[in-house]
Amino acid sequence: MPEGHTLHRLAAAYRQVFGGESVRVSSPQGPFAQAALRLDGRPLTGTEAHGKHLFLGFGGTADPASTDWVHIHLGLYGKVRFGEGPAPEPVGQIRLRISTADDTAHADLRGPTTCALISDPEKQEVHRRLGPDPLRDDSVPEQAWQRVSRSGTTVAALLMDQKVLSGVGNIYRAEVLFRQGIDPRLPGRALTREQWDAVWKDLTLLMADGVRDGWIDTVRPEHTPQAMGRPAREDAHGGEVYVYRRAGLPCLVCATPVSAGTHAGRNLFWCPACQPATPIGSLQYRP
DNA sequence: CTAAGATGTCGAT
DNA sequence: TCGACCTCTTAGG
Repeated sequence: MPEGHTLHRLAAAYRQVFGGESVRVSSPQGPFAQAALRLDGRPLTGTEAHGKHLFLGFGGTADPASTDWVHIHLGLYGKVRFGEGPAPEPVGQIRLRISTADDTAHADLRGPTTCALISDPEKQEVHRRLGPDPLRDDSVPEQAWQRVSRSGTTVAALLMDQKVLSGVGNIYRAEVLFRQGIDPRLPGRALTREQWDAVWKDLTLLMADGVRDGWIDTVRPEHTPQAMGRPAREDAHGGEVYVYRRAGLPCLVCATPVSAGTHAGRNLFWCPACQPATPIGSLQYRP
């Protein structure tokens, strides 16, 4: 489930399990073997997430100012699995395996889009091209607003553009636009400042919940299965959602069938009744 | 059992 | 706009 909350959760997990310790690093069958050799035996001194990017920092070199970073992006399929005790014989492809020196814990990374050894300046470059992340304390949401408010691109596409803001994926996009009653096909410049501020604030809350819980849950208390007396969702995502992958099913709020379509190559879901197009402002009105 | 599709991104066209 | 990437889950036979 790699939207931003997953990576922040992983950063915390790597820190908790391996932080500060000298660790064993290997790449059992992958193209990362050479890099793993360079990191093996060194301490994991920092872990960090920005959007959907994860950084694992390794110190312990002669020059304390130079940290080597492993830059990880899970893409659509990537997974990290933590386990207790010694790591088992690899089954299938494992790109990166980290174990404690005493074999009490291990973590296996599989199927990432990116797993690369980078320098600190290279890491800074990655940060530079990512927009503010609702889960990071150092984010400046104004930077996202500057782009959104000047753009003719749909708000649906803008929310997924990691240069505009980072960490939002297809589920959070669909859900936050539903919760704020915004038609996903509106251009960014049609949003009011108040709408954007509400979207940003809602993302910070929803994504923080995602980090805490490990799944995406976006329905308000009054719309939970218990509150509505409806069956709980039965799929692997775990959480309850309003519109994501609910095409044709009745909206939980107004019972209108949820709309679905493909937008810029990704599935898009929305309620046509709860997310009406914003009334056209006087400046844009053409009689 | 097999097939299709998915939470993402890049590069070719 | 489309295929590639390459893992896992789910739907279907």
